[in-house]
Amino acid sequence: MARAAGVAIKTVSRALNNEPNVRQDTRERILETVKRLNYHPSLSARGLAGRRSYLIGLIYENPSANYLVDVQHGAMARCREGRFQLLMHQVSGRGEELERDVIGLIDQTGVDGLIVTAPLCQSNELIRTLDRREIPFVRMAPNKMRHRTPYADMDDEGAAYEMTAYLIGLGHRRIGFISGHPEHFASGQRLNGYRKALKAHRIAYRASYVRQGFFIFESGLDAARQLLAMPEPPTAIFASNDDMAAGVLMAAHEMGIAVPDQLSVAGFDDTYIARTVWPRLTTVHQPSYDLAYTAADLLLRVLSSQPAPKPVRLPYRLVCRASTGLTDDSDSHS
Amino acid sequence: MARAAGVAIKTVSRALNNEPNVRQDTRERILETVKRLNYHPSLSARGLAGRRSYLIGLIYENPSANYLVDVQHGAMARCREGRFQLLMHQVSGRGEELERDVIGLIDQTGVDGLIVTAPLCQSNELIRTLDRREIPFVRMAPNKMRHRTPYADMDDEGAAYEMTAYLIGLGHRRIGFISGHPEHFASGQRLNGYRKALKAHRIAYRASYVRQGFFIFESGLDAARQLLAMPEPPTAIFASNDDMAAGVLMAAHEMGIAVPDQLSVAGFDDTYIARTVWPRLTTVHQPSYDLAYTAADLLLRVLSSQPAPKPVRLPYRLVCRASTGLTDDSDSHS
DNA sequence: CTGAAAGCGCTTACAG
DNA sequence: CTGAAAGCGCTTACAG
Repeated sequence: MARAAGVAIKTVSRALNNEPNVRQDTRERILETVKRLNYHPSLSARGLAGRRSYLIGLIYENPSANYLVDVQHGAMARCREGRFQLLMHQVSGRGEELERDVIGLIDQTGVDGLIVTAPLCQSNELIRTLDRREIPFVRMAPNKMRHRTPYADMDDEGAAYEMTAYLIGLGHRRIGFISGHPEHFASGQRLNGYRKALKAHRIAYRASYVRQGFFIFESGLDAARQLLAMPEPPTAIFASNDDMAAGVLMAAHEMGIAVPDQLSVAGFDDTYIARTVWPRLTTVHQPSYDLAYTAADLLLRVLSSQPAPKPVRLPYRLVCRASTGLTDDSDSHS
Repeated sequence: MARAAGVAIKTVSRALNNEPNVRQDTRERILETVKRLNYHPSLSARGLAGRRSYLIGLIYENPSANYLVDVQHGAMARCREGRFQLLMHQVSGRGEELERDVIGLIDQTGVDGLIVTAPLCQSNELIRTLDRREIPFVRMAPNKMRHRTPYADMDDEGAAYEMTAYLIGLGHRRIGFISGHPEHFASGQRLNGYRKALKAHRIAYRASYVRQGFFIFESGLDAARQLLAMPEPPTAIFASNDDMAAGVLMAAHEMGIAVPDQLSVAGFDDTYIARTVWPRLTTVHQPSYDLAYTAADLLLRVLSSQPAPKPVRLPYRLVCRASTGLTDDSDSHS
């Protein structure tokens, strides 16, 4: 290749990597030859010699499929623009096993950086391990952790506040809440939003109306069965994600409770499932694709050693569909 | 690393690559040291020296998220076992644009092989392009195309036959069918199964009971609305995948038609959505995870230049849930 | 602005 | 069964 263009191999390298110190006509001659010979530099050789792999890893644990695919495609889109490849990596285990898994990914593939999704980005041990390795990373999630690395997130508390206020506006006073997986920081944020909205509207918080969920369908189903079997059941249930809200709908159907006439149901995320259940879910639109795109963008900027990018907060929005409605419950205004 | 185990670097290489000519105790000592030091050979170095990238690409077009994630994790599992990394790659465009996209992936990343999912594996142009490049690949899908490369598939026709026969066994005689995307070979297979089952049970085929769908929710919803608005509507609808079956349920709910009392609904795939809609879907379990695992396994065997592996057909099974039931329709036995 | 040398961390091909 | 040497195709660090 270098011979064909009549230059040293090093000059080809410079031209392809957009480095300075190549005469314009030399550069053009090289790029033309590259095109003519359909030359593609070897990733392996570049990786070995340059200690760069042009690979970005996205590590995740066990998110719902619909959410995962949105995230995957968002990050993929940004990586392609930057001529990087995205390596999806599902981690297994916890604690030391998790760390070995991630270290293994880093050592084996030589990824240039990592996108760390929730709840992994809430693990102090993992973050410390990454720091020790000095591997660049960004976090994709709401964060309790102060850390120099940038992240992309949204205002979970504000969104939950708004959704709760929306239900209150429909006349609901007995509002059940199904929380998310306790290891996710967002779970606490969403619960906070719910509580603050109740307080702002002078509705007493009842612990029995709040049930622990785990972001999976079955946990929403179980929690809803319990809530709806209470002597004074809620007239609305706000689940911390759509999968659990679908579980709430299932429980209502099983028990012959009409939605939204007898029970309003709201979710969170606005994933595909929200549009495929009946009735369609009122939910909070979380910009998962854009959050992932943004996270990848932040990472690419870190890698190009531009000035450290700031965290980015993306807007959410309420999506009102058919699963929520006015309540005519006589007690609801007590 | 080699020093720590007291052997030559070459011996470590042999042990890790499961090559012969290593004494059992030497091998054990090495593997133990590897574990202790958390050693991971560099992909780049292995790739450069061995002219391999240890990267497998999985190309897909636009499958439903739940299906995609099953496939992704199945292929990922096998790749990890073989110390390969899986590169997910969503292709865009068709025709020449598609080919450029795939060639770009091959040249840029140097993937050692490709897993080609439906309907991409039905494109003659794409297959020819891959052949010209001499890149090893396997197909994951039912196949109309004769080709020397191996594939993993299931008996779509047989499965659709069984499901249709099951509905007939419940007393249904007016059975609607929503076909899949016409570019998928499986779509034709499933329709064939439906038609053959009708024939075997001496039920006349009615073209008006068969509607074109595209494997997406909305197409199932539209098709069902039309079917259910017919003067003599079907008492059962068999959709060619779960997403469309969920659309059928939505249509029934909208029209106040009780499932399964007034209408039985069956899907295909047994993805996550089948268990989250109400009532839960009767469907055909497609072993997506195992199909992908198997496809990756076939590819790895091709790459290790063992004798060319044969295609593998995996078993399906009917999963009977709450969306189907006996019909008491008076006309149904006519 | 361009090039010759060294070396990244493995595997291949060969020798013992 | 094990090892010493060569080299994969680039980039880094240096020299001109």
